[in-house]
Amino acid sequence: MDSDAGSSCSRSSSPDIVVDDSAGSFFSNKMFHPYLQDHREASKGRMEQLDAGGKMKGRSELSKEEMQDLRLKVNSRERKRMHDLNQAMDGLREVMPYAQGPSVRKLSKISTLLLARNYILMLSSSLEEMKKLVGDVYGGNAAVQARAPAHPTMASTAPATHLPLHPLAQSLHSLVGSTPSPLQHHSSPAPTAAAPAPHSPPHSNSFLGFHPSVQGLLKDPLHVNHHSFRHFPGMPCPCSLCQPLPTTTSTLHNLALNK
DNA sequence: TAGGCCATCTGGTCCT
DNA sequence: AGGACCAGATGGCCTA
Repeated sequence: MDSDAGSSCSRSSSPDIVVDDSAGSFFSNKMFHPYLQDHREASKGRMEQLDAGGKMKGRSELSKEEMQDLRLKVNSRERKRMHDLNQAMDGLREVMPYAQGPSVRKLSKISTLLLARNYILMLSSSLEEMKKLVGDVYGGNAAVQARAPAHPTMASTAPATHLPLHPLAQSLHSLVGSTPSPLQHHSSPAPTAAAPAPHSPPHSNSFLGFHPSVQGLLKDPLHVNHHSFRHFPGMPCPCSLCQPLPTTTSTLHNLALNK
């Protein structure tokens, strides 16, 4: 159920069974019966001790059946809570720039959270870059034209009647307009540097302030699943290995590095 | 087989 | 009092 159901992962430790709150559900009474028996024996002992102490008087007045029902209800609520949490985690996975499909292993929870964090940081820095560019375009065209040669894509191909495409805008176009091709993550030499994709701006990574962080290679849990990352043409990989490094300050980079 | 990841149970704590 | 939240314990599944 939860996050595992419907995914490619074949693990079955979490059976996809609708659990009602009744004490006699299949899930609680049959599937984990031996397990529950063991734990109930242990907890019964603890509860009886509490009864002897007189502190849990209210609960000690409950019969064993009522205690079991209460325990099952609590367990069911906790299960539902965790399922909701996993659903939210799946929702987060769905909006991440990460390969999704039956042949791709699902991101772990910790990886999902770290990737989401880095992705947000990346988007934030990209937004700032975009804001700067918009300010340049509408606030000082001459200055932009003077700086244009710094960006080959702008200098070479931009028609006079059209605003030059920001490299990030091109990246977004390529992201939206073409089917993302799953590229081997980190296993092949940086595609943007060695052989730029046709629709990706040259050196877009350096433009956006992205750089590969070798330091995080061994430590970062994200790269436990390094086979599964997908690079979008022209888009920097949002994983923590390729996390954003703002050109002006390294604080963002440090934030991304340190949890 | 060890390690990673996960689901579940459980008791404690806090909040309404 | 009941429910939500949390962390520890436990055991199953999967992969290198």
